[in-house]
Amino acid sequence: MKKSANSYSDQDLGELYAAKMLGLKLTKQREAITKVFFRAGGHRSAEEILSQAREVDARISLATIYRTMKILTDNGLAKAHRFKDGQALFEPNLHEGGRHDHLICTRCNTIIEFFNEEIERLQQMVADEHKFLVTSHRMELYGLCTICQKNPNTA
Amino acid sequence: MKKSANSYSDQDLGELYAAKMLGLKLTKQREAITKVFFRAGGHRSAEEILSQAREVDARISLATIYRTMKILTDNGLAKAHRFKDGQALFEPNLHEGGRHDHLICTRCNTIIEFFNEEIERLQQMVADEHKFLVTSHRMELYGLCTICQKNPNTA
DNA sequence: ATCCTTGCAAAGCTTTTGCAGGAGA
DNA sequence: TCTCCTGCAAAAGCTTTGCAAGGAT
Repeated sequence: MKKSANSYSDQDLGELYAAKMLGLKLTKQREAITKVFFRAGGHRSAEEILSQAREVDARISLATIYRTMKILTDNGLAKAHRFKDGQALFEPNLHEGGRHDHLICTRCNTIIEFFNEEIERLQQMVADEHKFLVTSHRMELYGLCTICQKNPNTA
Repeated sequence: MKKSANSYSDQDLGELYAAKMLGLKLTKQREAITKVFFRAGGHRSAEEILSQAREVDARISLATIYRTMKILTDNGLAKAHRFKDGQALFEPNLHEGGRHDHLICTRCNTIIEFFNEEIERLQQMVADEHKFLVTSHRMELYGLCTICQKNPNTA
């Protein structure tokens, strides 16, 4: 069964921020960060993760966010994206082996995830034509989400 | 007929760095920048464009590269990409209405362009499913190019 | 007790900007 | 001449890192 990126069971969470810290020490900070990061699901910047994590534990610095996110991405539990701007956005990477793509609203910055088997197949075909060995990919469609198409003026 | 990103006719070039500067002044710097930028084709960072442009005219600063590239991208003549790293890479945007995607070798950083009508169609379909209005997209396949698959050790 | 982590602040990178001098139309 | 551009250098984001203090096992 496929599930959206917006919820994980407590079991998943426990597995993550308790057991899976890969031999590393489980500190309050890491617990707070992984908790808010995996619970909320979406794509967030380091600053956003920081402010959310501080609601759980006020004693957290930006540096620790970056250090923790690096651990998570290095171990395949998170992915860092650079969309249009310089800023990196992080997203959990637990489902579908991380194979999914994005619809990005350029007005409200909403990010919708999708997965399309047929596109994946064609990507592989294109790669084959160029005798290219694909290890990962990214695909982003930019435009306006339903809401922003209806509302003329929204930041 | 489709042509690779690596060559443009002198006519194209003339049109570009002579006439197409859109009412802006044609300075030595802009001429040098557009010349090397459109002639070489590929994807290059601001620093790379700078050093190439300096071979044409030594009196060019990085700031001018950024300012010129901004003009080009704002007018649809170039595209800025943020691939994996923080650094932006610029590429000419003259053919196919800019609709093309990338195969990126993670070992030698070669970037191959491709275009696939069927994938475009499926992208549109996915967007429609989400009632999303697409204005642009990007798609990148990462992996190893033919050469790097054969050569075990290449920077 | 030992080693890993953290916060702070400073440093690093890439990109942007203010300003006064200089070049193009 | 009158703007528009440029170089320089400083500033501005975002991210990383050195270091000494603090916390986890």
